[in-house]
Amino acid sequence: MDSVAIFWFRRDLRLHDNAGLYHALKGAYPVVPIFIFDRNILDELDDKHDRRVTFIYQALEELQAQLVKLESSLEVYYGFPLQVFQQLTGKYNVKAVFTNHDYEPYARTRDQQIAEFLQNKGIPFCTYKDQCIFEKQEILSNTGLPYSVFTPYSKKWLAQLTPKHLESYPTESYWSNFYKQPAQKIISLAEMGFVKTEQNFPSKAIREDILKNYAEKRNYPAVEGTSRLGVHLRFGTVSIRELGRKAQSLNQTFLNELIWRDFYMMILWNFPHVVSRAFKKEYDLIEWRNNEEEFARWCEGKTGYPIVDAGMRELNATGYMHNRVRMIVASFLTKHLLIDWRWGEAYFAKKLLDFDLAANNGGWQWASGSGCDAAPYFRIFNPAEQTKKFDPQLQYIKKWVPEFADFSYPKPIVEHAFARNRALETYKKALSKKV
DNA sequence: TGAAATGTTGGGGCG
DNA sequence: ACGCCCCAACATTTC
Repeated sequence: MDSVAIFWFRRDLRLHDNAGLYHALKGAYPVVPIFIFDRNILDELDDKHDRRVTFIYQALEELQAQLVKLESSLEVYYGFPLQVFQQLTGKYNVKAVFTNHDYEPYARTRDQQIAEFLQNKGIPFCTYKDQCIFEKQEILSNTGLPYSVFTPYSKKWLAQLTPKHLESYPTESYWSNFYKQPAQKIISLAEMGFVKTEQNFPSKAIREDILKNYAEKRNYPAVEGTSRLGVHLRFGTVSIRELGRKAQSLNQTFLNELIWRDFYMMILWNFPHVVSRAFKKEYDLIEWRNNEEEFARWCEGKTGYPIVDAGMRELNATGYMHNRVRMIVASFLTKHLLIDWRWGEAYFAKKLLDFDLAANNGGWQWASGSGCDAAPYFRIFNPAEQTKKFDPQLQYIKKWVPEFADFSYPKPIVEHAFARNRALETYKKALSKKV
């Protein structure tokens, strides 16, 4: 049996500037790169046309093409991680396993289990920060506690940032240390019960022209003003350090968005209860209406509010929704319809190509008012005002709701002023209760 | 990263 | 010339 180190790809699907991979390749043993299609995750996906599975699959094919040029190969497994590692320790004399940190609750449990399994065999499990710039408790307030308000967090973040934090890991200098073997066949999507989706994915090119004008253009859904890099940050096909360097030199507002990303990952790590409950517990007392028929209309984009419907239809058709519109539809669901933010969160989780638990949960709790540093509950978006400000020519609406112009367009699901007052009363009632 | 309600100001029409 | 009223525009407060 060959003595090797394993590098386990998860949300870091690239060979360049990869922290865990760098440390693996610098070690004493040839590195076998692996990926596991984790059935604990895949078995929960009910849409066999899930775009994300196709995205990952294509990223793996790219990795494989690069590795084959290096006379190495990716090994792709389909199954349960613990069983895969049992298999691997039988196939190789595994000297160490390297991987990058993942901060989601399921991933933490999984990695804990794998670490224990390896420890019993005397195999070190070495893990690294790779998907954010500051993680866990690297940014703490002066009282030594994690922040729960963004602005002071971001000040500390910027104060602590040095060029070193944004330096790339020069993995390419060590690529010759991959384990040499013939190209291994990758299991097909069909064998895993999935269907390849046809739609093209956003390019992973970092568009400097867009970043430069990000602050002025990011709020207009009809304008190409956002990076569209969310999915690449989610699966690690773009390096956060490389993007951080560009953001720093090109646009402070865009850099701020990267800080929000770190912020919500930090919140998820330190306050994992946010996954199932409100960050502020008094918000769990809100008496949601949770009308299923209204929820279905929101999902389908048939609320009779064109800006809301346009957003939901963009999401359903493409797996993407412009961020300004995400805020509008989230405010509408939680405030106008008084439907539990978790319902909306779950729907986004199912549909968004760039879905990230920390960011999605943070965004929904922000919109519903229940989150750390959230919008105050009385801040209720008026869909008509938002349209006037951010889609004044109705270009975005016309693109996604073409029937808007004619008489067939449905009446609003609920009248705005009535819904606003109802939301204010419902929230006030819950928040006045003693917790 | 809100919107509505309420308050204040000042220009202009008019007797 | 002056006071009064109207109301748009802006500012502040409230939800």
